Parts: sequence; structure tokens; C-alpha cells
Amino acid sequence: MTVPLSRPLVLDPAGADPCAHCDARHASVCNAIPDSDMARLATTAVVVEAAPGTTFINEGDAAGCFFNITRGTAKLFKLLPDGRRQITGFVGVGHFLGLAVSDTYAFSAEAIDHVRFCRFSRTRLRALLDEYPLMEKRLLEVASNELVAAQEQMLLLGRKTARERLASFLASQSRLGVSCQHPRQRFALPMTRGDIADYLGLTIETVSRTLTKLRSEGLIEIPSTTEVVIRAPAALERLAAGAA
Amino acid sequence: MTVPLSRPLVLDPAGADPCAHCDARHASVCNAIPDSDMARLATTAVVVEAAPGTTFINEGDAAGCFFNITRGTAKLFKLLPDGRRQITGFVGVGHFLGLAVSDTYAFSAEAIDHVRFCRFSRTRLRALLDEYPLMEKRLLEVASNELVAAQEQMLLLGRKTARERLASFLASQSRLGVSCQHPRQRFALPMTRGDIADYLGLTIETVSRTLTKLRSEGLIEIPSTTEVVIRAPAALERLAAGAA
DNA sequence: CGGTCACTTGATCGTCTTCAATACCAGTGG
DNA sequence: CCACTGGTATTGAAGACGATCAAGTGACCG
Repeated sequence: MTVPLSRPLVLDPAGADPCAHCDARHASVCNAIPDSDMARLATTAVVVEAAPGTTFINEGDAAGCFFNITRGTAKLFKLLPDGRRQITGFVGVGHFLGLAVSDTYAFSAEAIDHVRFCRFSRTRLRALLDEYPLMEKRLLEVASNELVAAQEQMLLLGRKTARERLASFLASQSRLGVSCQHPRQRFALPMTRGDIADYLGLTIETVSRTLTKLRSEGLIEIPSTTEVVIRAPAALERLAAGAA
Repeated sequence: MTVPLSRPLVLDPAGADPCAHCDARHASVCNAIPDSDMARLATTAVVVEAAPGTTFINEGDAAGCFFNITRGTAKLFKLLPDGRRQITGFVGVGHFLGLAVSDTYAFSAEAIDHVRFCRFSRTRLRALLDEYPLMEKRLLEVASNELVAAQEQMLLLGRKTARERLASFLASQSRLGVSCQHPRQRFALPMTRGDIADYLGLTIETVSRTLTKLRSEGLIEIPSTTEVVIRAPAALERLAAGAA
């Protein structure tokens, strides 16, 4: 599984006061900063665009920046020397990246579709945090939530069957983003089967076979390879929870 | 794998100003609070003792408290309805527990040996954090570090072989606590084979077999079931890293 | 159209699990 | 002192789930 290494593209901030009109603001830690200071926030951030397949964070590199996704979806992953890959998460709009205390990144990040993000230097963000304690609180909240998600994923990787993993994955995807309260029946999967496999600790073949099986059993439909319809949400949830 | 449910024991805070003389303070978030305020800190905490096997946090219960381990080792875990268990971490002196934003605990915690910890009510800790921003910063640091560790564990659970998992586990245990810089050659394993299995996503039998194999190859020695000696640290690290 | 890439499907294989028996150790009481 | 017990660990044999290897399909695109 090779990782493309093309360069991300730095954009001129389009229009005045980009932060004030940011799509991601409502979902992001930046909402801790009052409207009146949005212009200042904008001056500390650099807007960057990354084409699909672009790796914009490299595990092990000096961690000079923080990131805030404002568009698209990216995958975070770790690699073993022989190329085995574990995707630790898919991140979308509003997601904050780079919370490593160490001086190097603990994971790599690659754009799945067209991704846009804000980049803050470590030192400037530090200053921002000192000035807006509310932002630090929000970050702690975010980190806590991710920790809970990470533990859930450990349960999945350590103890669930392939079937249960796919069911968990589909169930969680249906609850993503705006549909947090009202799970969608139909949704897109921007990532490839290979990505799903590396996220669930399986192989491409097992992912494909298991999806086919779930479909043949009437739990889901697969209108296209990038789209899923949940036909039996309750049954899927039961399966995801590992009910005996 | 049954989970004992006996009650933890609440102690009278022995002696005056227990926080000032706390063994865990240097390793804990409490070091963000100045010496002069130690007495106040002590009044917000309740010292609790838990015998081996005692479950002192139950996944799903209302999350009213935070915890700070001051003695012993505990295991954190999640269960599936049919009893499958994933241990998400072993926590020792100085470890801070309960960072769930949700109103229920996301995991259970059980004492391995004799554990002592401080218990803070959620509301009182919130007040403490508002008063000592440095403590909030420390918490964010702690959470970030745990997040990095969680990602490493996902890599292990999703992509490493049984051999590599055991090597990783032993290598990380040798670096625990005070021996962070100078890995110990010899150390105790307070947890059972079952605990190790549930931490590494394996079965007891595979853990036992794999340890035996590592021993027969001269990488480790096993003087007793609760003690390990690393004979070939470099080779073990290479194995843990998944070198091809 | 030919080429590439992602996905699906089939057959075989291997690692780890499951089932089962045995060994071990500490604690208890005869 | 030694049999007895319960819990934990080791070891062996058989089985299963998912991996690997291999072939085939379909969609997109130059």
C-alpha cells in the first residue's frame, strides 16, 4: 500500500476575514474565540489545499504545526517498516489535528478527497490558547472525546469479528457529522475498500466479502461502491454491539 | 471472564495535609497546584482504597467522579455483552482517570493489586480547573499523550502478529514508571496472562505459548510467572517495531 | 478501445482460537 | 505432613476465521 507524497498547495486567503465565514467554525475549536477577534484569528492561520492522495502530515516529522480541517475528509495512519498500515481515524470538517505533546507527529495524514485546512504554527497556537482559556477547554473536550473513540476502536480491533467490525463501521458512518442525532439511512463512503480494511484491521478481500454477505442478508444495500443504504438499522446496531 | 463487584473502601485521610505528602504528586496533574494550596486540594479529594479484584469504575455508570491513582496498578477495560473483554490500558501511580465528556464512564476499572486513589467530584474538579489553568494545561498534555498511546495500541491490535504484540508489550513494560529513560532488564508483571491476553487482543493460550517461544529463543527469561528478564533488548525492540 | 485501478469472487493456506488435558502453586484443613 | 481445592499457567490436538494467492469483472479515462 504505497503512500503518495506530492506537496500540498498553499492558498492566498480568499476574501477578507476568512475565519469569520469559515464553514468549519461551528464544528471546530475556533468557536471558542469571540466574533470580534475573528480577523486576528485569520492572521495566525494559513489556508492550505490538499489534492486527493496528498500526504500533508508525515509520522516522525518535526511537529511544527497544528491543523484544522475545513473541507473534505482525510485519513490518519501509522505504518510498520514493511508497509503494514493501520488507519487510526477518518477526520472531517472541524477536526483538529496535531495534538502531540512530543516534538514529532505520531501519525501521518493523507487527503482522501479535496481537503482544505487551516495551519497554525505551534507557537502561535500556544499564544492563542493562553489568550483564550475557553479554547483550551474545548481542546480538552475534543481530546477526551477522541480518547473515548480510541478505546471503542481498541475494543473493535481486539475483540470483534469481521462481521461486527463492518457493522460497527457502517453504523458509526451513518451517525457522522450533521446526522449525529438522526442517523442517515443512505450515505457516501469517500474512502476505498483498502482504507476501510486498514481501519478495521482486516484485508480488502474480507471487507468486500463481508459487505457482500451483509447485502445478501438484506441488512444493507450497495447502490455503488461508494454508497451504502442501511436497510435494517436495528439489526446492524445489534451486530455492531456484539450481541451474542 | 467474570468481573468481581465488591465495594471499594473509603479511608479517613490519614494525617494532616495528605496531598502535600502524596507519593503520586510528582507524577500527577496535581503538581500544577502550588504547595501553598495543597491543604485546599486535600479537602476536595477523598482517599479510597481498593482491594485486588475490586471494580471501582463501571462502564455505563453515571460519571460523577474523577480519580487519581496514588498506589498500585489497575486495569481499564470494556466488555461486549457476551463477555469478551478488551483491556484498554494498565494504569499506575499518578494516572488520572475519568476524562469522559459524556455523562457516563466509557470504561470500567478494576484493581490488580492493592490500589489507592483520590476521588474528586466532577463539579469540584471543574472549579479546581477554573482556578488553576495550569492544571487544565497539564490535563490536556496527559490526554494528548494517552491519545498517542492509544493510536500505537490500535496499530498493535490491527496489524501486529502475536509475536510482535508480546514483544511490544514487554518492551513497553520495561520502560514503565521511573525507568522511562533506562529500561529495566528485569521487572514484575502484576497482571495475569488473561489480562495480558485481553490487552493484546489474544487468548491466554497464545500469550503463554508465545512467551514460551520467546524464552526458548533466548530473548527473555521467565523466573516466575509474574517476573520477566529481557535478555536481548535490541532484538525485542526490533520485533516490537515489526521489522521485516 | 486499451489500460489502469478498484472491487469482487474463488480456492487454498496459516495463524491464532478452541477444546481438552495436565502441571503448578498457594492456601486449608485433616 | 500431606491430601484436597481452586485458581492460574502450560502444553497438545483439532478447528475456524480471516489471510493469501489468483483470476475475473467492471468503471473510468486517456
